[in-house]
Amino acid sequence: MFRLIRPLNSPMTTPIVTRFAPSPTGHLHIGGARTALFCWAYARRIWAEGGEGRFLLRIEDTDQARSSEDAARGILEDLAWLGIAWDDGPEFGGEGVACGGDSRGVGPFHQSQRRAIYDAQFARLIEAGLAYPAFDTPEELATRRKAAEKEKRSFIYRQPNDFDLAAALDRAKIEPHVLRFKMRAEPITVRDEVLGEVTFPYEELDDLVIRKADGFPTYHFAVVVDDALMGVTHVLRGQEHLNNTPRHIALQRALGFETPGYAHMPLIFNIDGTKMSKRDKDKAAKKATRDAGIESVSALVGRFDPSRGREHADALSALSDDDLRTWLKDKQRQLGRDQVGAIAAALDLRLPEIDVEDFRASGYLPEVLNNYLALLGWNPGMKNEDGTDLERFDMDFLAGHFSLERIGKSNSKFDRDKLLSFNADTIQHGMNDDGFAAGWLAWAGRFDQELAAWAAADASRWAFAASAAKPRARTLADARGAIAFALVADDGFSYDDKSVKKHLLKGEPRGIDVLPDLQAALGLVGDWTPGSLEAAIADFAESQGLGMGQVAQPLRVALTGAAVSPPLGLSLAIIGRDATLARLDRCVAFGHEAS
RNA sequence: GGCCCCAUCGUCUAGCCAGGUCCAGGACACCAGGUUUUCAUCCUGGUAACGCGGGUUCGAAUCCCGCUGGGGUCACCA
Repeated sequence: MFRLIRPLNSPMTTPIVTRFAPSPTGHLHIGGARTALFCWAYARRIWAEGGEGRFLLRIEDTDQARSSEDAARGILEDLAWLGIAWDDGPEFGGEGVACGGDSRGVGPFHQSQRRAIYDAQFARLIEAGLAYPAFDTPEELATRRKAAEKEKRSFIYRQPNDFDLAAALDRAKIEPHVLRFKMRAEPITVRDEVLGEVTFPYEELDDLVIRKADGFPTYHFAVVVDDALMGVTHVLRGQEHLNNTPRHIALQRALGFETPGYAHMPLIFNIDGTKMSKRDKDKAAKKATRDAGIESVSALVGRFDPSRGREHADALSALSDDDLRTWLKDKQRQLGRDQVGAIAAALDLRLPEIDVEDFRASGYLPEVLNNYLALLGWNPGMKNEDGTDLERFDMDFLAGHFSLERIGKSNSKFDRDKLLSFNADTIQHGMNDDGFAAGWLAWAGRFDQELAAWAAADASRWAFAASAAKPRARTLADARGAIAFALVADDGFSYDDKSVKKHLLKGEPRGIDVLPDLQAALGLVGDWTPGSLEAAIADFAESQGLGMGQVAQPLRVALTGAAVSPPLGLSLAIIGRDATLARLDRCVAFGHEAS
């Protein structure tokens, strides 16, 4: 246990520090979010035990070609939105939180700003004879790798026997080169909190590159130096890093650093077993476009509702028909994020969510995402009072109960159905109407401008819309569906055939014949609120000697075009008095034509 | 292919470390009923798993070995 290494109850001990270290090459991947969540939870858990735990965020931007400041900012936002706040790291304010800072003086937290630190460590290694320049070209190395593959063995780079360090150092002054670490001839055992002890033979550990030709450290070097200098005591990361760990340990030993505790977590895959990749979205869009038989940009643009989709059309404007055809043919080729989004909108396609931002746009709640993510690879192992397993919990619970020993060893598949079920349950049963109304509105402001505009046009109806949508919404995005009837013009919807036949033209009396009197009754309602309206409709049914169904269903058809809507009082309140009466007029006229 | 990791219902998992109370429990999904003016909820019930083969033991989902299967990794990416 870690506690043996660093007693928590001893005063003035250095804190337990976990870190999340994304490379800013895109949005925060859902798998990365889980890693961050576990790191956060572990640090928080330390407090519950009376120690000091800190969660540190570091930006690994040593890949000059692929890193961007925008991406870094986006990742910070995603983490903040999830409520995964970091103690040490880039300062950030937004999403209702403020986090980051450098109270321990271990920054900066962008690796690109730590060149001098790495250089000093490189010098130590060279001086100790543990690092040496290498001049092999990428082509040479590729050739040797291929040869190794042919002989069915691992390719291992070793310093040549006749290597002359002094000469190489001289040559390095004028020739491009990389710096390699001289691996000691011994096996290395990783003590992992999840997997136990894993030993790697020396024969599998080669002299890895620690400084690239551009002078930047490689990931392996930077991570070891930064973790040590930032006081990181526990490294929680994905299992894909297990094979890197012995190299990191070798580096730590050479540099005289302590080896932190390690916990390698199982990986997350799609339900079909494939990797959850950003490419999934592109793939889905490509397949849908092909299936729809679309071969031109104009065919796509033509599918947008003219009143909406302006932004999407703009996103596609940069795309030529040739581009589109090339993309369709070439499996490897990918379109931009906005373009893929536009195509999905045109084809009414739901793209698979991969990044945290995707889930946010789809209307998932951050606390639900955290809850579901925590269950992927970890389990509290506790029961509810009714004997069912405890699996619904919040961040406070995680902060109080998370433990490394309950992290599973096997990979898991991301089950969107279960996440959706959790999300729906939280919206429908875990939020009050006001909270939902506010959250939904904030979401719409960012992801559904049209809905936000509708809300702003008459603020008084938003509360009704929210209380109608909440019990029917599985996500904030599909909440719109429950009140979509109110978003269209009074003459902007058509009547569903089946509903018309069943509820307007059949029965005794026929629905269509009930509506005029009902309209008159509604016209007399002074207080246009759900309660009064509901009562007025019930009174009307009773006075006419009709069952509720004989009144309610024709009315629904008249107001929405079909027989499905939220409770009538709410529906009418959302639609409004004028529109309600107008829609009844239109329906009666339509009904007479149809009969 | 080399090296490394893993293996309970379709999926996430509890149970495994301290073998019997497990002909394996929960959740999601699915199926069948029921409540409800529609929809959505909600309630009840059901189908469904210890990968295979050897050991150890009175007894194995639980311990050991092999096989099979899945995954990771083999970059001047992180």
